[in-house]
Amino acid sequence: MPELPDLEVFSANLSKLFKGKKVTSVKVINGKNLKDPVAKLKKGVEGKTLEQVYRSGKELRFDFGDATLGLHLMLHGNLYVVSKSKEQKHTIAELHFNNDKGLAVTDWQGKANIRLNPEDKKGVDALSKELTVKYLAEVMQSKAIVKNLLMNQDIIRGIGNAYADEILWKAGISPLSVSNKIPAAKVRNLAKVIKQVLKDAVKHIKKTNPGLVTGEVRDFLSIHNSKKKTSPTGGEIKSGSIGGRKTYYTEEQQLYH
DNA sequence: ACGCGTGTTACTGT
DNA sequence: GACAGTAACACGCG
Repeated sequence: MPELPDLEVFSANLSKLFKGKKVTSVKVINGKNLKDPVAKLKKGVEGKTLEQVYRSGKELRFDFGDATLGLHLMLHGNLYVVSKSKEQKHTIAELHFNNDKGLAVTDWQGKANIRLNPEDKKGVDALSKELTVKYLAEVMQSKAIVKNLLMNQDIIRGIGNAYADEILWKAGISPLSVSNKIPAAKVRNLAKVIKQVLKDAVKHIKKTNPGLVTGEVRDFLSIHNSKKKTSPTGGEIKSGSIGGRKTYYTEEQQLYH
């Protein structure tokens, strides 16, 4: 549900809430999609002190020094800070800390997942230094529809459906463009726009929703927004479907094919 | 009331 | 076999 900018804000806020706190217990309610056995998760983090929370791609990482817990919320995962044991609906698991607070992960679809010591996939994080113009130019030597390419986590980690639309509009590239037909200058600019759009979104969400640890903030999006009829520069917003996902765009964006 | 929305995986097609 | 595209997962919200 949340995208990269939301997750970035969650991680900062979760750090504030739980940093330096010790895990008293891990409680798994629905373990069918866990990537590791419950016993392994418990052994990995119970009794350990949380050093920090950060984001990698669309995952949240809970760093316990000698062990790291990776949490992926998938489409519908939610986080709740809970006190005591009033269980949320569709709870996957709860982490209880020694400050009488807990963190509950819920997902009605049961898809949110937790794993111990996750490995980064081969894609580079969208906000990392590794996402350079050179890297982008290389991976764009592909016949893939550019929007699909941006959302491919094996190439760039962290861009989801909504922000792909925002980024492509700002870059002036039609989402239906074929990646390897986009001119070098546009690719160079796209690299810059990816970071700019995501960072601006983080800034905005921090400002409007300072303590956010769950849900998503999307009402400020310029293009991927069902309430908007026109772009900031006056282009009529149209919608279609790419890769089975709703895509918003305007004629201001150049189609390369 | 009912259609829409979000990411990944496993599958199909080229 | 490599690379691209797509249905399904199943419920809450407006």
